[in-house]
Amino acid sequence: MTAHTLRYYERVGLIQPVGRARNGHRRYSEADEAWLHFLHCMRATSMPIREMQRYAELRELGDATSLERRKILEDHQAGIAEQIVELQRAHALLTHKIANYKMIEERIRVTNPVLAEPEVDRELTPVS
Amino acid sequence: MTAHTLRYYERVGLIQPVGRARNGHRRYSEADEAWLHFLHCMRATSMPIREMQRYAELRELGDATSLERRKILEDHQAGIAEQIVELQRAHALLTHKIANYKMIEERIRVTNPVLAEPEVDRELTPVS
DNA sequence: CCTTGACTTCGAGCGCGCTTCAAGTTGTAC
DNA sequence: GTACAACTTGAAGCGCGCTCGAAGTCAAGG
Repeated sequence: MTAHTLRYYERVGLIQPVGRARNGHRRYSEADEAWLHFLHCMRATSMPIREMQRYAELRELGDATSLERRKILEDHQAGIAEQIVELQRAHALLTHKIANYKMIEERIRVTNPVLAEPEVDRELTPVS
Repeated sequence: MTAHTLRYYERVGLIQPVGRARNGHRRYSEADEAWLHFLHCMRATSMPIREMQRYAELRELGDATSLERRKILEDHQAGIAEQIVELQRAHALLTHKIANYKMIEERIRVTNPVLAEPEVDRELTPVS
């Protein structure tokens, strides 16, 4: 997380105006750091800034907003679960395609030199 | 995938100019669809357009580019693995925080009505 | 005939999330 | 004292990946 990003987050209200040293430089408390870590974690899993803003807002309002905040987190968690499934599917697909490429390379290596045969993998291999 | 997106992909060279009906409308072959499915899968796992362009280019050049294409896929697959780990970490963190919110809500429900106690979860709970 | 609607092209526009710029202040090292 | 680096501000800029608008063509239905 760059200094620029930190200032940006402060600007858009993701973090409350943070403490300053005597010279005006920002000083982040441990609480700030914990909160930033959380924000980072949510961003890294594609939570939109808007939603983090909404969450931060509610957080300022105290415990009474617990339910609403929980809903945000639960929704995001559900999204994460879906993302994981999608990534796993892609991972498997790639394993398959990579194996296919290894076969092609072997074929080329064998039917040496320079004379390659027509391509096999045109995204039509039964991977679906 | 919208029609707009399909045309965009064709424009930027992700797919070769596709067949047309007599009236000029695009007709996608099964091979086109398979390739588009692959592209979709890579986009859904955050492969940049640039990289897909590079891959598509190599694909046009035939089997000789197998090794290079394989490298692209392997790199992307490694990225996917990392993403999965990150998502799983976030998922766990959220499970923890959601449980915490449930406790807060219970506390509020019990110490009824309207009088809530100070907040517990200020991102300082030992989640790290 | 004429409207409706789905396509065509090209180019411009947009939302997101930073990122960089320009100009100014402050503190440290030589 | 003075150069330098590291911060400050507000505003503008940018890269990505679409997304939309305007104007035109064509096919079918009422």
